[in-house]
Amino acid sequence: MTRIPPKTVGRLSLYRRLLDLMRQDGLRFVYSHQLAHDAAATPAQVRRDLMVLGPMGTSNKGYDVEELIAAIDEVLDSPEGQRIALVGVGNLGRAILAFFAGRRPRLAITAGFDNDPTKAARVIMGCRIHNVADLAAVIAQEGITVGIVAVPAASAQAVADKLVAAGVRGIMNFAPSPLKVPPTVHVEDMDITMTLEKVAYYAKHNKEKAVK
Amino acid sequence: MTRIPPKTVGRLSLYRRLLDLMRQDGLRFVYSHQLAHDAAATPAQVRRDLMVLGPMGTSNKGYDVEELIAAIDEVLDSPEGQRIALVGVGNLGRAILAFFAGRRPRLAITAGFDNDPTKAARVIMGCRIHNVADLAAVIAQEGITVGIVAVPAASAQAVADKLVAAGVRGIMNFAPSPLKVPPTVHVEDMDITMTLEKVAYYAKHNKEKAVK
DNA sequence: GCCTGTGAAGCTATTCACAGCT
DNA sequence: AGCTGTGAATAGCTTCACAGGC
Repeated sequence: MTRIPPKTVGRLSLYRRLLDLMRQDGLRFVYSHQLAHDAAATPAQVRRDLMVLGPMGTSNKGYDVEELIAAIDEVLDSPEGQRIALVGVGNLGRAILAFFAGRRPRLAITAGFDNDPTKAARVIMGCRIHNVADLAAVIAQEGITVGIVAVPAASAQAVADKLVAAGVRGIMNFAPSPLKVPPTVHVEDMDITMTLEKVAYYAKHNKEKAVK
Repeated sequence: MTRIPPKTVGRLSLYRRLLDLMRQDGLRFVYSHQLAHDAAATPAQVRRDLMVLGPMGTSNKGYDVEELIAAIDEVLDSPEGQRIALVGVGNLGRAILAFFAGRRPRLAITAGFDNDPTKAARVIMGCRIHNVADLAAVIAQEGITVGIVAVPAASAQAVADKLVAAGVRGIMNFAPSPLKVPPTVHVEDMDITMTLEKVAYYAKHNKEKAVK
């Protein structure tokens, strides 16, 4: 497996979703410029991204939708699937659960954690909620490899440390404070405050130019 | 105003938050390596970012915390402040409202919109909820310049079009579909599904390396 | 003619390394 | 000695432009 650039990984995930919609519409073949249009990218960008899958397209006919999806699955999914733990079942945590309820079976949130005991042992959106005290045990038992941090900034680092100690290899972080983790663990930050201030800045200063 | 790179704008927002915590702890001066530590960046990165503020540091003493914050305010904030509209008051929308309730007064969500009439006219987290039909009127009246799209993918583009028509100059988009907007409008995507699949990919494939 | 795949060029972002200040 | 500010080097990403295929 050759090294895939992070931005490309993200866009492959996007392409797959768009392709899935196309397939539902009965579309068999697609051109790079069609995908580019839907993805708000350029055709060159799309072709460059798809290069990591090996040659997939046919001159003048474009890409076979079915085959493309399969090829992206091959790259992004792991055959046994991966399970995800969500820590922090507040407003945001519940929104995330609702978002993912019954999406990709290969990538499911199978355990939630909260330190509020009234939430523990409940089942929200088909996901069982546990007490954070049981975090390590549940993660080991379910073979969870990915964690979502949706707790206040003050406790985010402590939660991340627990997740890492429990063997998690990737973390999506919603807390507005960068996490310190060993280099073997991959972190993606979703800092809502930061992003909103960025939007506000460009809303104020933009004369031309846009979209990321 | 010289052009500031997007990544730098984001990090300035982060630095400001970290500096604010330091100030609360009574810290007067800070070195680039201390800020870098808290921001999970390198000292060189921090100094490079702070260059857009002009020379601020003192050799051997570092940066005056108070002055730095003021300089960042100067760049990021607009004196009259900016108001934000949130469209879609579902799980995610409410989480965002809770997140921002009473944060920066210079950047506040002052109006929410939903097409569910039972939600309209209510006040959630201090934010008045309107019917989407009144979107243009309310945005004009309150002088709103930034929109947050927190609706399902199917209606995201329609909502974005309405926001743009109403005069909004920046959009934070949570829907998992890229928005088509004119180049005068700045969009930042917060695609939770995409990010999570990215994390899952690197959780599986990472032997070394990490953090963004 | 119109498409894909891709080297090469162009751009943006990060890191290095060091001169200058205190 | 230890810091900032910054040219210069490097790395990463996107766009151009065209050879080759149907």
